[in-house]
Amino acid sequence: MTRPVLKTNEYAEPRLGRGDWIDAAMEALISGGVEAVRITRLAETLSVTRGSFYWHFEDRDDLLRALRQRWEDTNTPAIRSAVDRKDCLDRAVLGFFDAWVMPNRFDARLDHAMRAWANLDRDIRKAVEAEDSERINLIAEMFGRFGYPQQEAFIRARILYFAQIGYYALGIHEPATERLGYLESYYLGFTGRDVDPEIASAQRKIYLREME
Amino acid sequence: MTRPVLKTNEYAEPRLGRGDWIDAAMEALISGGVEAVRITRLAETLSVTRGSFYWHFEDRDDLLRALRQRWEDTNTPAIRSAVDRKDCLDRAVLGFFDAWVMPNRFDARLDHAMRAWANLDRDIRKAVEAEDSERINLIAEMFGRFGYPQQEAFIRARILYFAQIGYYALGIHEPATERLGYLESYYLGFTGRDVDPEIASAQRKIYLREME
DNA sequence: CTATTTCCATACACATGTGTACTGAACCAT
DNA sequence: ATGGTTCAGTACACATGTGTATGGAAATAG
Repeated sequence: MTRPVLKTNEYAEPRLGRGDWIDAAMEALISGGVEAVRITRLAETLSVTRGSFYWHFEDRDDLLRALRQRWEDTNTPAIRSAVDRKDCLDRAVLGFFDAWVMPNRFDARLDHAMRAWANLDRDIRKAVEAEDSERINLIAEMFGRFGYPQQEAFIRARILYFAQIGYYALGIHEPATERLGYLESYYLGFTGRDVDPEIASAQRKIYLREME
Repeated sequence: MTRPVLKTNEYAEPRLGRGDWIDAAMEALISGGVEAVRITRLAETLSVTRGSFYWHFEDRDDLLRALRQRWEDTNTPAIRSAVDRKDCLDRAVLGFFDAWVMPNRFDARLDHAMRAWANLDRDIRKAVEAEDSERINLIAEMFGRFGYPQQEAFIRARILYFAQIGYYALGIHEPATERLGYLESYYLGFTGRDVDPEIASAQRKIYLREME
């Protein structure tokens, strides 16, 4: 007689793994900051006791290291691929905007949470500064590719990146149609050039399709 | 025989007032976030027991309200006066930069701390959003005064303000001479115009004089 | 079917933090 | 000087959080 495919009772709650704790901690980090990722509370939301946690993790620090790791493996690579387009500046810049608003690989909420964490922890601060510096260089390369002198490319990269961080930090909430209405002005402000009308309208279509 | 002018022993430590606790809490808020303003720790740094605190304050929330109040009374008014110059755009924009780097009335570290706090508290978030919106309108009025069309003025105001917030949020640290070297590029990036060379060099002198 | 590994519960020790009640000392005005 | 006001110390109850030791149940392997 062959054994059933499912090796465990499919109705019973599966037991927890390391990843489940990290997922829950991620949610806590994003919505309440590092100070909110407390073993006791995670155990409550996961409906187990802390005994489980100390089987999967050395201590709280072990969990926090895992959070940092996941962030590093996800966010900066997403920026890189958005920005290194070779065809035209318009699409590269618009792709950069996308990273923050589209549910892509890049997790803007996590990025924001890491920045808040950086204010409280030297090691995290160093890590965030390193990622920021790398991202700005990627953006500066982008401007350089499309004809901007070196210093102007660097400063425009900073302005673009700072403004994006600031925009999210301020938690601006406006309807999608309104934000899209500003597209040309933003592009002009950041690049000093006018956006290609066809690319802009294509971008609008893509965005509105994804958002429903 | 006349009594001495000092009514209390001039060598003894003076007793504490409400303001002393608020000062200490301010320092804790700025350097460690709200979660770091703990009555127990403040008492330690002030070298008294918590008995003192509960004479000056109702409870911890009473202290936190005082912190918020001090912020509201200080920072946005400083922005307003920096930005509402009527003579030329150059000086208005440069004055805006100054607020963050000069030890003026505006306290950039406090502003940053309030924004971090806003992530953890609904009421603070609402307050910060209100201040941000007001400041952006002030900057948009500035651009409007100097000939920018309405929407462009609004978006340039946002970019300028967002970038300033982002710059500080990222904790960029570069020597003063390097930052001053970027002055013209920043001005061009934010306004789309070239800065008046005389005003720029005057600004450099003022800045280098203040900084030594 | 048994044994081992994997996961979770329980109980304990300890630390840090809040808030209250009560006491005591220092200062001030009369 | 003395009595009220202002400030600070002490002691207690309670809450939340970490980490360890140990035992037990459930899943898996042999």
